[in-house]
Amino acid sequence: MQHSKPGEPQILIDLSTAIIGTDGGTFQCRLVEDDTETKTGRLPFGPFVPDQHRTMEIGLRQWVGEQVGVGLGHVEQLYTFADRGRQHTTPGAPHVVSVGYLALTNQTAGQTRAWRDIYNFFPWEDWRNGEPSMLADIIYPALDSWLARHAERRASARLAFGRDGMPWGEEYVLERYELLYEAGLVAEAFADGRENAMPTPVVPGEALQLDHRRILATAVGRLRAKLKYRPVIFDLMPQTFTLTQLQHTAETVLGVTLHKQNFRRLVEKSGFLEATGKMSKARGRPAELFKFRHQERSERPLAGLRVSSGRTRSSES
Amino acid sequence: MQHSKPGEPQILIDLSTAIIGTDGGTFQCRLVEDDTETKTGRLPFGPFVPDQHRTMEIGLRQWVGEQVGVGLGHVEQLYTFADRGRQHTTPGAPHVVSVGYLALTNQTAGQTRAWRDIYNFFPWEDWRNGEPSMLADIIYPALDSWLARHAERRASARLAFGRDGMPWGEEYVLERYELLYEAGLVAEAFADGRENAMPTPVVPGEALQLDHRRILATAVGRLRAKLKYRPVIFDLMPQTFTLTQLQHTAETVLGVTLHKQNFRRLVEKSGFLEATGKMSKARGRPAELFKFRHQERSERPLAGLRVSSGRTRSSES
DNA sequence: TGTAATTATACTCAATTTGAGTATAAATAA
DNA sequence: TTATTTATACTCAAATTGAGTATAATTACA
Repeated sequence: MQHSKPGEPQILIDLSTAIIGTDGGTFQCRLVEDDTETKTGRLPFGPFVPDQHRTMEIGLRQWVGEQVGVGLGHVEQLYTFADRGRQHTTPGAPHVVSVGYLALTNQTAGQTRAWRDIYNFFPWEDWRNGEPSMLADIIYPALDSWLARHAERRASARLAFGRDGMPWGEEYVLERYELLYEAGLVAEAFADGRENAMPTPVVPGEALQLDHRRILATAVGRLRAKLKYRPVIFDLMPQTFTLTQLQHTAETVLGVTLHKQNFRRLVEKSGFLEATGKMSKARGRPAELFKFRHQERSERPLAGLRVSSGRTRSSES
Repeated sequence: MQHSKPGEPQILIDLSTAIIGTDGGTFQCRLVEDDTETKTGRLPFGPFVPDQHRTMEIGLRQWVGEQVGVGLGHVEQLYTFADRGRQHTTPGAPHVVSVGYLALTNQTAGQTRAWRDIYNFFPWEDWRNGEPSMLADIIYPALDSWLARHAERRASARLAFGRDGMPWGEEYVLERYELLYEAGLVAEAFADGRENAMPTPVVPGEALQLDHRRILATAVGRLRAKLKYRPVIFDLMPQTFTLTQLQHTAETVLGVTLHKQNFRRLVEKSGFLEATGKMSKARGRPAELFKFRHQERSERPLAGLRVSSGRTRSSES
């Protein structure tokens, strides 16, 4: 029960937040301007100062409000990352532990330097136009060559990447990224000094500083999983929206296309929506505008969107 | 981005672990001997010393192996608790943040002082003999009287406790405990000095030190949820077991009874089991002994036990 | 020795949910 | 006016789920 003695390095806690939104079919994450000489971006983070904030979430909401200036909907603690070698590693300096958070917002600002498309960092995760060709062309060959020397990871790889007849599970975002890291195929593996890492990353996809791409992968995986059993998608939507807009948001997050008629059936049955009577004006037939029933949020059993993926090919019905 | 200045109180990290097992229909958690003058128990915990352990899980496995001496199966980080007022609160002393872990074992040692029945701490969670009468007799009246003054929490209470026609969701263990805490109905609320707390706890159930009952509630909720989509139940089972033993373990964890024939169908279809050919000798017809296919663990899509609850009443078919 | 009690296992069946359509309606663009 | 686009309603078979009935293989005990 003895704690670290006075001589030992101090522990500091960073709250690193993946602030996620969507904007017309793009899946966005708020990054902060990079002030160092490196080219990679990073997630916004701030220190947890116990004397100032009663809880970590209060602290996080406060400095996000001040520094980033977006209103947050759902906020959720993801995981506490403390692996040596994947954090700040200045020798003798305090050890920094980062507590990762996921925060959702319906306020994004397009493709500026601040808001970046999440699929830039994980291009293999976007299956909306079918299976990304880089999987067969680049990732699988490289991964297989590593797996040949690491047979004990084969089963994990089959589950994560849905190979040998297994289905692709949208929610295994972290598991996939971690395998690519382990196999030395992403830039962070080299940056962390892993012996098997390639100096030039094998797999396409932009890197982030420290372990922020890992935190973002955790956030995306958690969001994709949660979408299926809790009504968190509405924290990404504007006040009113059409069913098609709702579906596009779900597709953007999940990275797959969905069957339109069945999505509609599911979402109407859920009881979360209330028709406003107003209509959207767009290209084809006008669509009814709906809004989210806030009172229903905690009242419903669980039932989020147990979305079922439609055709893999992007043909419209 | 500035961290806590040298003058500020230091942060220490404790790894608090809910080590959970089952033993013939009882749902057990490993507690440590209480050496203080208070009567309440506590979870085993140890400090995270970054210089000694590359990851928190490595640290945890090491000191659990040394101090507690049980072999651990599945280990999973739960949540990082840092709320002021629910942790160690000696003024001026370092602020202690606890990272809660869930660990499963198939080695328990009966109802000793070390292994305690989890339903001692959450008696309202055990529905295996129908709805516990304390819900209608004690908990609901007390909760309703608090909800009358806190209308904003009504919807959460309906979801957590499955009232007004909502179903009882086994996995909302933490949500239920937190509501009872907020309402001042459990001993920890008084110990933490909440203004509305009753000096004598209103709701039955043994307390734990600090926020350890909260961590245990998180562990049980997570385990109950995970049972439904990942094959973690096998980490609670001995090498070989009958389908009835497996079902009893599931019922013990979930706190509900299940439909025997359907449980069998589900579990056989899952492909996780392998018949050993051997038979168990017990009271009635001998049952076949099965073992878990370890190779299947990561190969299967997800499919754990999507158990469906049977009759609420405890009549056998 | 045989009959009840106990436990295990096999099979049935209707209701519901899911996956994948077809059909039709209401707008705009040319 | 006709094609194109988008929205919405409805259908239908396959699969899954909830809740049984039927039967088999033991032990307990009268």
